[in-house]
Amino acid sequence: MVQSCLADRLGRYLRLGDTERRALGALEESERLVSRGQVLRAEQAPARELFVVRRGWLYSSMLLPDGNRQILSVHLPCEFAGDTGMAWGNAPFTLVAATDAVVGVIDKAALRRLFAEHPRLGLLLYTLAQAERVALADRLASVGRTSARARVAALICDIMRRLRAGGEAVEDGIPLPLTQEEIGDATGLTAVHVNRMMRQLVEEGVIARSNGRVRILDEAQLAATANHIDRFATIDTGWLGS
Amino acid sequence: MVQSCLADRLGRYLRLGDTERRALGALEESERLVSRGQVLRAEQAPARELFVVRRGWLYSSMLLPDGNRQILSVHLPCEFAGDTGMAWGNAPFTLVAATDAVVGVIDKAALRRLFAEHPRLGLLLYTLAQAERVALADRLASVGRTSARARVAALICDIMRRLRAGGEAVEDGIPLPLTQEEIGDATGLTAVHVNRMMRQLVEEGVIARSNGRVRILDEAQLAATANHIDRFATIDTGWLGS
DNA sequence: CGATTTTTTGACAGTATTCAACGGGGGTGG
DNA sequence: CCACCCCCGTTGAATACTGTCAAAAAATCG
Repeated sequence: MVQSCLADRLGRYLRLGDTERRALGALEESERLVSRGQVLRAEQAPARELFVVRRGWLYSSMLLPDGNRQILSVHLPCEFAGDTGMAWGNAPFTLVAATDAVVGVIDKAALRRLFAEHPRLGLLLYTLAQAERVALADRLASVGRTSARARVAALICDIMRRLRAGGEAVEDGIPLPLTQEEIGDATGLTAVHVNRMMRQLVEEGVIARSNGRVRILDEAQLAATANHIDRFATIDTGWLGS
Repeated sequence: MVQSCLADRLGRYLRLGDTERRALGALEESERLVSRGQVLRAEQAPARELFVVRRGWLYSSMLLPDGNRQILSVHLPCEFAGDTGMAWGNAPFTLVAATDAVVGVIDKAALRRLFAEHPRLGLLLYTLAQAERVALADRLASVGRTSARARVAALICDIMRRLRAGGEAVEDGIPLPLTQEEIGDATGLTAVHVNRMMRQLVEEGVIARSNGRVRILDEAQLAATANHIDRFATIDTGWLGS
């Protein structure tokens, strides 16, 4: 069996037993490759499955009637993607590959057995879904109540810390494979203004950029201008039990 | 046993058996009263429980370091409140009573038994949590990518339709017990601008107002200016099984 | 290496915020 | 029961931030 990315991530929150690990590994029934820019699943397309990112980045977005797009979240390795659509037969959001990527495919009906046989994992999934709601709420607060500069900083800070939580080395910079237009769609700004704000962050010595990578020069400063709270660092799943 | 508000709401999505109903009823161990404006639970306060709104409205909000506030969602009768905090020992958000209200209290540890004994309900809760994520994503798109007028319209439209889904008569208007400042904090606008936008919606004949109530004169128009999609109307939980 | 996409820059426009002041309604205390 | 006060809603004027439009430079892709 392929090493389960999902089990690794859940293992960060709970000490998993062998049966649990196996059950999680068995969830992903197949694998799919998508290349940068490709749509993995379009809004409104029939959707019976959810995905686990194995390699690369995806993002989910929705299109407004006036042609505007909102990027709702970026999905990094070992995270779910498309799991929000479980309550519908058709996908609420579009899933796009931000880089070349590989995803594991889970039929949502397979979750029935997981919840029945491993209630503790079910509860963990539920708890993490709630944590994702909190993360989305943080983004809402960022977009609704902070300046353009803060929003851009928040995006970078959030991604950097999630990469680090995933075990990636971030000291010599992180990849940022999003165009400024995509960053704008994520933060509720125009591409032009994203450019100005990133440039400003560079001038202030908070970050540095070179060919698609961002290096954080002053994390404290970045987090401060972003109003960023590292919520995932304080997650407590002790009450989930044995 | 008191009629369980929670069981009623879950019953909208799944035909519940008697044992299931009983199990849901047993979750809420006590009841608490809060009066308009009162804080049910403050951000960062220790939090072992979640709530079910029995009567009245609540909202959850977070405070930014600069003093700004973002209202994250409004909780109507029979909905959860504070369930997002499950992954932490301390509450991520503040819960405030928007009107005098009554809530049922659920210790989060009680969910362990529910998930173990009624996996189908666990899966339903998980699915509905995902649906809430989608609702929040819709709000993010509204705040990030639409005009002030559209955001105000979206808030009204959303609440109206959720009240209707809850079985309330909305034809002769709905209550809107939020100050314009609160509406601003929910939509990412200033109170002053909320005032102008509501006034504009009135002038255009989309809504009418009288002492704390709003009557929707042209729902199609309202939904159109709001870019509103009634996602909860199309929820499909058939795959959850027997 | 040519074509296309992305980034960068400047000038200008527009939407929403800020600041300030006034009116109304409801609740509280005398 | 009335007066007072505070909060909320309303309005106007000036400001500021972000968006729009346009064009050129730079980078990426095939």
